[in-house]
Amino acid sequence: MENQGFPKSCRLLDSSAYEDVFNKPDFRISNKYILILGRKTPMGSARLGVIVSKKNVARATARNRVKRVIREAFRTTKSLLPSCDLVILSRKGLDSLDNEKCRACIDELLEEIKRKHSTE
RNA sequence: UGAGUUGGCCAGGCAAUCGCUGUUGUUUUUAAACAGCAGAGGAAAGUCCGGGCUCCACAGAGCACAGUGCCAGGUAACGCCUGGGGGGCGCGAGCCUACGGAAAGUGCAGCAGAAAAUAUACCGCCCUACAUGCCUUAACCGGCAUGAGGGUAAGGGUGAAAUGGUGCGGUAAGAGCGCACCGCAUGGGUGGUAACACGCCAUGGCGAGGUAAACCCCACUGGGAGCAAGGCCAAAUAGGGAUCCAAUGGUGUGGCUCGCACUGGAUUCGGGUAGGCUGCUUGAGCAGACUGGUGACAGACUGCCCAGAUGAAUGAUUGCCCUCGACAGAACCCGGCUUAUGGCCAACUCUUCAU
RNA sequence: UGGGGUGUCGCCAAGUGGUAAGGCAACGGACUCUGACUCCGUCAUUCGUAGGUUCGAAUCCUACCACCCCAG
Repeated sequence: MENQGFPKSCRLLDSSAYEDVFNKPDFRISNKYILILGRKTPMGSARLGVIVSKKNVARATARNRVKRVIREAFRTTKSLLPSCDLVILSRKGLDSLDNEKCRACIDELLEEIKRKHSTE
């Protein structure tokens, strides 16, 4: 169980990294509550950026909770993912789910990424 | 038992595994690894007040503007807190209270009502050796009605509000016109630091209505902007062309004037741009017991260091226990206020029943 | 995080202490064979919420709620 860490090298650190993903996404996957943009990178492990807007999740405690759940889901499945930059955006109503459902919701999408990658 | 008032306390705990941030130590490839320690709140919230800090002048003067407004104290300061006074609410414990000035001036009061701030008089009441008519009488006298002139403010009705209240005397009818009691005002006395209080004394028949969260007057307070402040480093604002205006001018973040500091300014052509570090946590700090004070609080002593992120850190899973865990997440920092919210404890009040 | 602003009928709105204008929409009626146009009428238990000041508050004061804008 190495590779379960979540150091800074596995995060998107400045706005230019986010810009790249937004401008030229190689794939996008979504369901009712979450949208994932992804861009393939040549080397290293996957990197994550999270955007949870005040408009979609109004209260600060709920925003923090959602972000933690997303990071946790990414951290535990990171080693199985291809090397790419991901930006996970929340949609309206995400805060109405409890932690378990929210986790399931994200895992579903990450599974899809894994499947797509393995078929290529 | 039920209902309520006030004050205080806590904010699930423990263990294991995997992760995040800071810091200390060790190792080395100077960026990581390992180990230890620390890691959101009572409201972190709303941004409603007050400060610290930073720049503008070292924050100055006058006007304007804004705020505060019973008294005394506390505090760095406050619109906060404590104690007290007046008024109001509640059976009570208690709670609420923008609570200075209306004889400095200006304004406002719809509808209703006679009249809305000037004192007057609609329905009334009363008087007249005034006029007319009628009744009565032999006639005068007398009575009634209407009008005229006058005296009244008792009663009626309107309104949120109508020029002290009740009683007795008095009168043509009435009226603080007089008296008693109550209320009010002024001056004094006593108590209290004071606000104010008084079953104290004297004087005044009572003249001055309401509204200042209307303008205003009085007293006190306030310069402006805000960490996206500001500072440092690298780079850059360079240099140049054209036009216009002007040295009692222009700029300096606030409304005006002064003062102070700096200094030509505006438009346009073309050219260039990149961020990082710091501020950033030791402070009106926290804990303990002591002293002074009714209390807010203050003083001295001992001990402690207790988040500092910056695409933004506290989570996930499992086990055990209990009452099965509400509101909610720091972004420069403090003191308050307000709002959201789960539970526990203590004191007190009312009520039901029992003794 | 800081600074500023706005809430009045379904929509746009006037009102700055004394019965809350107006337009669009909606509804009912008239005109028409039927529609459109036009004409007439109806529509605010209360001005975002809760307290207070006042005889009286959309308006003045205080607290809160919601929404919008600006600053990298």
